[in-house]
Amino acid sequence: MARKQEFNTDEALHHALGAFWNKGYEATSLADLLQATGLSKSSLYNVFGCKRELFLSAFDAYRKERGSDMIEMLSSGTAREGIERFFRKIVMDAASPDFHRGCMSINQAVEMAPRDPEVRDRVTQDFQAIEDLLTGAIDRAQTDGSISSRRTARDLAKLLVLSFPGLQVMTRAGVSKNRLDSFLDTLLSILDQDAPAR
Amino acid sequence: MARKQEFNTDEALHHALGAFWNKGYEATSLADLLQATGLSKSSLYNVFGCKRELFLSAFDAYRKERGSDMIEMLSSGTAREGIERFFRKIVMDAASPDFHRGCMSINQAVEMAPRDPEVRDRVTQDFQAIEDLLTGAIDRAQTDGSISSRRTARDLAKLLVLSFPGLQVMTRAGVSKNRLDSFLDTLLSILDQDAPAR
DNA sequence: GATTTAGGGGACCGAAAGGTCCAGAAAAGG
DNA sequence: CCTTTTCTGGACCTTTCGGTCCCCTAAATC
Repeated sequence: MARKQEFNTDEALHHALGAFWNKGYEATSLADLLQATGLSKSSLYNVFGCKRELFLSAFDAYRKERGSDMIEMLSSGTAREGIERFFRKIVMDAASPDFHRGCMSINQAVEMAPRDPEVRDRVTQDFQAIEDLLTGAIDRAQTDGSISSRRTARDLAKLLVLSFPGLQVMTRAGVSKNRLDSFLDTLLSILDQDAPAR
Repeated sequence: MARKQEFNTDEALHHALGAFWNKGYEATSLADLLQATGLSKSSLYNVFGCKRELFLSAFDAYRKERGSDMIEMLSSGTAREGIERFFRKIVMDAASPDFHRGCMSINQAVEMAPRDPEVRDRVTQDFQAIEDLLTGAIDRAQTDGSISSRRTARDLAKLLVLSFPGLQVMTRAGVSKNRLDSFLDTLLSILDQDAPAR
């Protein structure tokens, strides 16, 4: 009886996500979303509801995937390797000459969180999740011996969490990969030893 | 002959600055700016030009003042005291229950920098200025002995610069002052010794 | 192939966006 | 007190915003 949907809902959602990730919420117009998804206005509204609902769906998809990615990246090899892998990945974004996206959660912490409780809650959860995952990884390192610093896992995690937005924001602002690598090298050195010989 | 301007241009600029700082560029409408400044539309356009020009003027005023503030805060007492004073001030913003503003340069690194070269240049300069000022302060500490870490001044400065956006973004996202203080305590501890006994 | 049902393109809408402009009012100088 | 100048308020304009709705079309079943 019924006709089948011609487009892939999930794909469309991810195209919309790309637009919101690049330009933020306010600066992304419906026209942008239609172009990004390739949908007609009625299809978009039928499937995703209003702009704000679409945004929240896209944001949640982003958060879910990034959470999984982070767990995966942290989990293979030694804890130290996992942590380095996680942070190196962030900086790789800066190497692409075109648009710099940074981390959408950080971007939204700046744009929407101050005036939108639903976004604020998500962002707060994300900060907490990052801290917990990093703490877990560093805890694991105390077993595998890959981190030689004598600081507590919680303290090291705090330093990493505190630096995470810095790397993401600099990436978004277009700081060169070289400079970011240098920041990251310094950051990671706090895991290895407490008084680096440089 | 001529009639005198009834309002104080600088005051009006700062009221506009407040609006842009709170809501960002896109989300601040002309109506918001008129309400914030108390000016009529024609006065605002006569004195400040279009929205974008007004924004850049306000942003530059912000940057200039924050630069002076930072120099002043870093300069009195020991270098270590100056650095702590500078960072404690950031976290104080989080104590106010109403709107959280964060650092406008960081906010703009997220919002405008990716698509606006003029904003990007300013933001890049600000990152560099913060790094240079902090490096200078830590250099000074090597003379006054207030920082006991054996890391290089440049490395310590990098860790502080990298953490600066984190504190600002968390402030803007509404993270509690307690949590921010705890992050800051950990951050400042890297200045004091390389293996804190905790 | 007819019927049924939902998808899709786009016309249409009111509101609000940023921006222009003009007429009137008010102050400073002569 | 009159003239000149410019500041001020608000009417007005165009465009774009997010959002609704309808009609035609196309597919799946019988």
